[in-house]
Amino acid sequence: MRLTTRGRYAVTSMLDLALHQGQGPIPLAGISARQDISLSYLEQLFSQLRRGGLVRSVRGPGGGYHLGKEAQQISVAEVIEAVNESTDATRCQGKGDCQKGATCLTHHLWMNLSDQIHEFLEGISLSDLVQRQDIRDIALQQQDRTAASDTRHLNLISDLEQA
Amino acid sequence: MRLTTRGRYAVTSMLDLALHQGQGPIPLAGISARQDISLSYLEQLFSQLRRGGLVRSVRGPGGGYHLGKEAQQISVAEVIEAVNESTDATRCQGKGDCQKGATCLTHHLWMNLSDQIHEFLEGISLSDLVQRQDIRDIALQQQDRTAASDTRHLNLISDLEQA
DNA sequence: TTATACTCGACTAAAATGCTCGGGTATGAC
DNA sequence: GTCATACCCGAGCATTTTAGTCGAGTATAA
Repeated sequence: MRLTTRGRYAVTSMLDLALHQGQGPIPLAGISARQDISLSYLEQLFSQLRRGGLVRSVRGPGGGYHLGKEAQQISVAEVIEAVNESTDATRCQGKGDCQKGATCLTHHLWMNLSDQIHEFLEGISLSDLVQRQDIRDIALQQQDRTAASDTRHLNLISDLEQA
Repeated sequence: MRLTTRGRYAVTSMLDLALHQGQGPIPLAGISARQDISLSYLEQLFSQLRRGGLVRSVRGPGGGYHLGKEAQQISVAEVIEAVNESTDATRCQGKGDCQKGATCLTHHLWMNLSDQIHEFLEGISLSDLVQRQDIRDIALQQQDRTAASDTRHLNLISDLEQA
């Protein structure tokens, strides 16, 4: 099983997209600011998400990303797999040739665990997450925070203009 | 979540130990041969397992390792944790300070996943594994294989002695 | 024409992983 | 008492993975 920052960032970004749905295309710069993920890194992730059909892109000014399908249709498992991480806990990717071509003693155990994890993440869609209160709360705080820093930014600009 | 060769080896070794229980202390050299794990690496893992109370050691010739408690009392989760891997899927080790001190959007999701994985692995004891047919089958094959290579080894020795 | 924002590939520093190596020390058998 | 067996322990190290940067594009709305 491989679950690292990469997969977590992918899910977080997709969730951010789902939360801002209906506000036209969402630019990566916004996600980067709200979720505190490097823009270049996001670009990498989204290129994979796009190839996987999970997002659609709009180029040019005013552009950004949309979800590729309905939020209910996108599971957390899909998102993680799209960025090259897997919910597989075995060492042999389920092939069973873990010990010099033979099946290792604990192969089936890890297979069971993989299924367990996969089923869990498969069963959660982006729309499920959007509806959760804990997530709505955090999303609101993030909006406040980035709005405040936008204000500071504007103040800074006007300060500079006055000087 | 961190589940790598290290944790898998630890569980496999403990299971090997459980399968050979009652045959006196089991030397690491045997586990190394049957499970195809480097001896030095096993020594490292067992020093952690011993500190965790999961095994007891007997030094000197004829020595080896015993299980530290009943096979029913040892869960897979415990074994993995003893060798410094965790079933935690969050980035902040559950502290919730994932995003510059604040809680990140998906923190609760990863907490839920961690719980899920932990519960699953906690619920499986070594004796559960020993009773599984798939594992008994593989264990038998492993015995045949190492017995055969012992024979080859002995043949090789007698060949050498004759020369 | 210009600024915005996606696209793409190469590169890299740092960390983790899966080991090896070289020394120990305890102890049973001879 | 010496020898071989096995446990004990820390340092070191090559490889891989991770998380990211950088730079040079391309499409397009204003």
